[in-house]
Amino acid sequence: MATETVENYIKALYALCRESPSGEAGVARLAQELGVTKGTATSMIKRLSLARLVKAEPYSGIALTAKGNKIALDVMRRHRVIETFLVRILKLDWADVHEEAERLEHALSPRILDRLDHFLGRPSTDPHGDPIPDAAGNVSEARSKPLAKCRARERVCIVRIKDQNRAFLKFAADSGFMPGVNLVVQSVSPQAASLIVRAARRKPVTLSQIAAAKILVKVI
Amino acid sequence: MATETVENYIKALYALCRESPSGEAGVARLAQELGVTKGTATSMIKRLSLARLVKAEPYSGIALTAKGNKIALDVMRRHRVIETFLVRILKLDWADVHEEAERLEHALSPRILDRLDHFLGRPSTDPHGDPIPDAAGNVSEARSKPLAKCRARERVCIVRIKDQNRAFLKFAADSGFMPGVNLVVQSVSPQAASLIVRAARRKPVTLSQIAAAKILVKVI
DNA sequence: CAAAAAAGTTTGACTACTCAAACTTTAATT
DNA sequence: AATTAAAGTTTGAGTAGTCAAACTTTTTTG
Ligand SMILES: [Mn+2]
Ligand SMILES: [Mn+2]
Ligand SMILES: [Mn+2]
Ligand SMILES: [Mn+2]
Repeated sequence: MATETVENYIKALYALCRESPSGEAGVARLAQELGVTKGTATSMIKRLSLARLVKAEPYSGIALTAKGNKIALDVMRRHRVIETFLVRILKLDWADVHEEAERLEHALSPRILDRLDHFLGRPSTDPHGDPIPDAAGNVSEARSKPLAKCRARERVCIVRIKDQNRAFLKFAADSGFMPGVNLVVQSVSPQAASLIVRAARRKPVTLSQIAAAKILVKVI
Repeated sequence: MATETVENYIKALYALCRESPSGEAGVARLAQELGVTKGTATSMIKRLSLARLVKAEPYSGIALTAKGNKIALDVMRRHRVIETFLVRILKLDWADVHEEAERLEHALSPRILDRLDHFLGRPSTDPHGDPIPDAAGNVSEARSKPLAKCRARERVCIVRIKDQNRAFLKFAADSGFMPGVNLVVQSVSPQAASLIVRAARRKPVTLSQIAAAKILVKVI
């Protein structure tokens, strides 16, 4: 079994590889993500490489192996099932569950994970709309586009919030932006790099393109 | 926050102090309980002593300080609330939950613990009848006596099984011995150091005094 | 392209935890 | 009381994870 630290590194690497166009992660960002020094991250990469969880050459990019990928998906599955449980059953705040799940994800046995997943009715997404990989590691991401790419007068439905930051999630919830909520794009201002959207029975909200890029929607 | 290892040592020390007539624990038993060598246990005791969690003189007994006691009760609370959740909600096997809780108990934040406890209706005992300390650390142990001390023809109710061992719990459950179950002591044989008891709608079972000592009952 | 900045690596040191094996002290037996 | 067994301690070594700081390589930019 991978240690808690290793699981955190692997999960961070997975996310970094996803969001990088080259599909490879770098030591600096990895270290930043995990709150450690670059030297620490380098030595961990060396160990992960030795354990065949990542492929990495000195001074070049880092990529997960199939083995590493499997671990990443498994940790993400645990993380998201826990978040779902915390919100749906224990009624914890939507904005807080990420940090709580960050610790719990390492303590869940396969048996408990499956029971929990079954108890929740095999959910396909977590409370933020993030897809939950199934037990075999298959992820089915719903088709969607960033709210930032929408045109004026478009009517859309929020499917996912791509930011785990508590402050942003708090803001999103306060503004009524949660998965399943319908929005109307009132206007788009390319010059100001912002757009105005409105949820049902809500005041219009102005969002920067940066914020709007974190909100994934589907057209309705 | 105390580390996972420290929490396990403290919890083991609590149990050992309880069951020792002197109220003090020894290094040899502690090491055995945790599956480490005596040397490892000795060095940990030195560290716990430095952190004021135990009081210990070289070559003499070990006792928890008030601070150590508080940690022990807190870990036990987490452990038992989790066990209750696993049995009542996730329907895990009564005999398996102890080992599962052993890992989870270290990953539960105060917030989640309280939510879980609330969700379960503030249970006062876990599935094995072990009392659950409240948030302030108060434990209310129900009056009881070991089944081994019962006389022939006594009618009693099981309140607690004092053994976490999976094989024993499996045997107990198979024989119908669980908290809340009523028993009739059919006969007692001091020579054979055994007794025969019967639960409702069950065949009589012969128990050695050693096994019967692990089953706490109250007279009805 | 040369200088500066950023990214990545190495080294030496530290904490937490562990073991094996030698050793010392205390307790139990003969 | 002397011997032996059990309990407890010490030492030396090893793994996992971390930092600070010096260093090297790559990338960016004037
Ligand atoms: Mn984590
Ligand atoms: Mn999430
Ligand atoms: Mn434990
Ligand atoms: Mn229990």
